[in-house]
Amino acid sequence: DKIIAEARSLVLKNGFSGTSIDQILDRTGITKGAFFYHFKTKNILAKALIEDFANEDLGYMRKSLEMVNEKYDKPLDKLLAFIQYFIDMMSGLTEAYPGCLYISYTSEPNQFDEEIKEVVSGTILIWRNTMMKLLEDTVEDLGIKPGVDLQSLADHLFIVFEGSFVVSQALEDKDLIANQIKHYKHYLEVLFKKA
Amino acid sequence: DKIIAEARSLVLKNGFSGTSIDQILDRTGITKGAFFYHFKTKNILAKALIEDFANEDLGYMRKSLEMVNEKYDKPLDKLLAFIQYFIDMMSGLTEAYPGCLYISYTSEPNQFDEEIKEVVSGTILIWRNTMMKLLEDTVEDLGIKPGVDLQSLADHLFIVFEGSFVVSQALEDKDLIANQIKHYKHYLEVLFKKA
Amino acid sequence: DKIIAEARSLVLKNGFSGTSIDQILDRTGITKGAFFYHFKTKNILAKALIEDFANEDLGYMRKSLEMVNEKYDKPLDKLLAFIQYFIDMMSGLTEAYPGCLYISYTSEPNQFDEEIKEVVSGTILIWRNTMMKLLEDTVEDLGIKPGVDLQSLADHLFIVFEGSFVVSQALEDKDLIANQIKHYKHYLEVLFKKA
Amino acid sequence: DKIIAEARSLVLKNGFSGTSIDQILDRTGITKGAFFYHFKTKNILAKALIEDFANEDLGYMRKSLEMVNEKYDKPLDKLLAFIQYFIDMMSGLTEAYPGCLYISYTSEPNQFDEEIKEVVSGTILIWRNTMMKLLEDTVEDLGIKPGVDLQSLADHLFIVFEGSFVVSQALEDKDLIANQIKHYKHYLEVLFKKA
DNA sequence: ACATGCGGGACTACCCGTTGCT
DNA sequence: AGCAACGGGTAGTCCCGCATGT
Repeated sequence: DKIIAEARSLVLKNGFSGTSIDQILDRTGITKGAFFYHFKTKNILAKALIEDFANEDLGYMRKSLEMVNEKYDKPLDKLLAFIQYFIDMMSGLTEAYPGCLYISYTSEPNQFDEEIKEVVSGTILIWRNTMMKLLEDTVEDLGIKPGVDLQSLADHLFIVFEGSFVVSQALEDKDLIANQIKHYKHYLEVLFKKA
Repeated sequence: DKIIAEARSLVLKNGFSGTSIDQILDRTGITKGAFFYHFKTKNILAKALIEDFANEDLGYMRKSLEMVNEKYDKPLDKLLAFIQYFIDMMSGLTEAYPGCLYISYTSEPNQFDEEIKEVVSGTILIWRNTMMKLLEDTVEDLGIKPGVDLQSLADHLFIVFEGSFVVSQALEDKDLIANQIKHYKHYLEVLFKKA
Repeated sequence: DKIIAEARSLVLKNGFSGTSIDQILDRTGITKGAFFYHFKTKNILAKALIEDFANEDLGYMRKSLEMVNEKYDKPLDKLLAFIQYFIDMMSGLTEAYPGCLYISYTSEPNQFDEEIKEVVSGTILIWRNTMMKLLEDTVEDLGIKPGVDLQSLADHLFIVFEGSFVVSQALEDKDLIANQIKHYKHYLEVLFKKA
Repeated sequence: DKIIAEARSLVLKNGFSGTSIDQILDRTGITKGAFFYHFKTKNILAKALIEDFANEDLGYMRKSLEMVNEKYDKPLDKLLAFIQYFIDMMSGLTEAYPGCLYISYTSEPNQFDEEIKEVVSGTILIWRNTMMKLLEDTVEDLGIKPGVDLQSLADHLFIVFEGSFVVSQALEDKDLIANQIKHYKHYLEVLFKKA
């Protein structure tokens, strides 16, 4: 949907409250009547936006998972390759990362209802669970304990993503994201290579 | 200033665009005339807000620095104690972390002029430089190279902060922040204890 | 037609301008396409509405006329029985009188074109002429002059109706209408019994 | 207030729902900001409008009362002169009666809250009580019973007013109102002169 | 004869950040 | 500092059109 694409780019630049429906109309060339036919309220658009964004986001995750499952056998290799996938993705950026809707939404939480917030938190939990599986498999396979809390270690990937998006935006430094994820990968390497 | 305090809490919940001057007036009980006497435009308030926030933020940084310089002699001890200071701070939260204005501002970048953005990026660079000094001193003192890029390692602290703020808000989990910073500390420990 | 019935009840409660086509669709369960198949514009619905209402209204009038012509011979008896018919009708109300479209339409005259207004004024004139006939027959039969203007006396019935509808609505008093018409009947009695 | 004057005339022609705030702005020449500074919502304007109208209406009533109390001693004279005052007022109209807000409001009752409706019903009750007093004084003074219900007889004046306003609007006949009130006066005369 | 999908665009009530007068 | 006003912007509704299908 063209509305969603344009709305996303506007929200990433102006925030959700800072994006008016008229701006979206200008960008897409459609009329108010058409817009409100598709989205009865601005908040219904908000939900569609975040669902679309989460879908795309989880799409990348699944693609990376499929790839590592095809190419690698050992859990540690899978884990590291899973991370490397995103390092490569973020290294290939030719322009600034467009931004992350999760940040846009959590930075004005009062504007959204529970249903929308659950899309965000639900997605984060999927990332957590995915990473947990990879980490647990690695721990089991290697027979070593990294000496740290596994769940927060699983969350750490998403945290590094989000933190990088924030700082990358603030410093207008598009290479920063990949570099930061590398640290997470390196952290995992040293944790699991101690053995 | 009471206006700034109330405005900050509103902006953290509703975003900057999502916060109207009228809301601030309601909260503070002052009149429009009085408000515009203090802040000629909403963007001047934005600047005052972020400067106040950065000041407070850097205040914590300096306080931690002073403390480690007093208490510790060895650079690695200083470095780790510096991080520990924030772990302790974030562990002591009795309620959800109120939020971070840097995130609010970077998530709607079009709303602010260069001057304001420079407050944010400037603060981040101060964090970077502070961490760089601590890391370089440690490297020099220990005579070992951690095998990673030092600047991005310096930035990593701030990234973990911001990422944690985002996810902590999204999951409504106030313990998450301290746990994530612990990983950063642990990362530094394993990097520098390899020797 | 179901559309007309639901539209009437909505207009009586919300006024014509205050009633949206969407409300009518909600009530009837039909779609926009179907609605505009029957009524090309909202004003064409307005006309159908008032014609239907006037028809029903004049139906009661004719029914009363037929009844009095069957049952009574003397003009005065006919006249008084004609009025009594409506007193009985309004006494039998189990709930508030639903309201009068003539009032709805005259209270926002700018919304309607001449054609529609003529339906209203035409109906009033039919009431006038009907009453005039009854009054003239009575005058002729009794051979007395009541000493008042006959045409305005004829109109008085309709005026009492409309005034009662207004006040009955405002005071939420459903018995008021019958009581007021009784006064009109009593007025006629004293006018014609002076002789 | 100019807003109120222009709004009244618009509401009388277009109905309340049919009157847009923009129309009022066009007429008064004031701006949107100014309008909403004075009336936070359209319904608050509605209340101000009806209160102003009721005030004016009751003003006429009081003026007539004062006059009759000054000029006349006998209750019946007072009663009849009180009515005559309005006959004279309505005879003097050089153009169509502008309309009655009570009718506008009762013809779209769903648009208004209880507070507003109570202004209308309260005013009607003041008319009732005023007329009741005049009628009771007359009955007591003359020592005769008119053989009809006094309260509905008291209400009859207001009913004739409202009915006349409706029909006068529908037939575009400005003389109709005075003529109809004359009938009410005549009715009282015959009721009380029987003695 | 009626329903559905998709729109058009002007309008509606109301809010916004701002300004000038006091 | 407060009161009144400004005027463009806000989300959302309105009546209505048109093409396609049954």
